[in-house]
Amino acid sequence: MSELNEETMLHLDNQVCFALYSATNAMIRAYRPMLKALDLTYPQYLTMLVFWQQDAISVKVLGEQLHLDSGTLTPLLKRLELKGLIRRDRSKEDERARILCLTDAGTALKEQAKSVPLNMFCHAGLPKEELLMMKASCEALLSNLTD
Amino acid sequence: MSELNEETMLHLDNQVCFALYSATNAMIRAYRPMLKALDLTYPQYLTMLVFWQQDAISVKVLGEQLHLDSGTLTPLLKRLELKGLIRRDRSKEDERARILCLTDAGTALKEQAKSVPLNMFCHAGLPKEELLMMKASCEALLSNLTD
DNA sequence: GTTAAGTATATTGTGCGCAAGACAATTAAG
DNA sequence: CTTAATTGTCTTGCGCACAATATACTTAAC
Repeated sequence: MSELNEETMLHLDNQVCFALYSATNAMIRAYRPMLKALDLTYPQYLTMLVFWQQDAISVKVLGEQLHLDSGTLTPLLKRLELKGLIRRDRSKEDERARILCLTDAGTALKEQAKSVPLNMFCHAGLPKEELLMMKASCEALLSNLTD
Repeated sequence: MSELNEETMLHLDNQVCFALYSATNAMIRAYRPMLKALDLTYPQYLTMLVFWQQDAISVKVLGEQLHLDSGTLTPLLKRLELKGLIRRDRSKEDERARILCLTDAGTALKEQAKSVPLNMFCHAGLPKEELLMMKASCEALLSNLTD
């Protein structure tokens, strides 16, 4: 990439995006066995993280936090409901809006999830400073791509 | 993350993995309109990058390059075949193996694809040095997670 | 009150991403 | 040659991710 040659840039090994894509796939693969103990997929785990942080929110607010739309979230939320982790009530003020909130089982699951982040940090095997830089770059990229 | 507190680490805003995941989703979203002109999805585009680089390979070799398995690749390759971009022949030496190779249309598509990487680089809006560091970190992470 | 515009959620259809398992071809062992 | 183990591909089933569309509700304008 030191030269912006079109031929060279088409090479897989020179593509940042491919590295990002492959690392993300590998990361989700690495979470799988850990989250299997909680009977959660990675997007379901992210959703639970939001609820543990702020309960009783709408699909819209949840989607803003996760950068996902309702087409993705609605079936995911139905599965979480089926597992007995959340309820999907209707808002009294606005009958269109769902109010998503944790059940006791959903709240209780947080205890079991507490060990996951540190466990993942160990698997990653990168120095904390490098991870923090990576996080900052990803957030900058996300911001640039979404405006 | 300066403290390895379990409560703090469960917070979405402190998770490198979520940043990685969101950035990758946004990146694939950003490719979509660009690749629509080529009638390719992002994983299909990656597959074509491999073929433009080394033609006449098996599903196994392709999977090693892309870090994807045959359950993902077989239907994707059928769609590329249906579009007339590749052929899926059988090997003479080993009847189990497919030999995937570009058609003339597949080869020709490379010209149209040449502008994509630079276009994406502009959208990303990050300095080259930062992207190179990000790429290196992603590759290190992938390597650590796959051994 | 009717109409029009905007908003929140749900539905449908396509294409990954992967686990699990099936199957046929190849190779190794006896 | 026969059996057993391995290998390469395919199939099935599930769960995202998202575009496009539908539906129902709310608000504002008249």
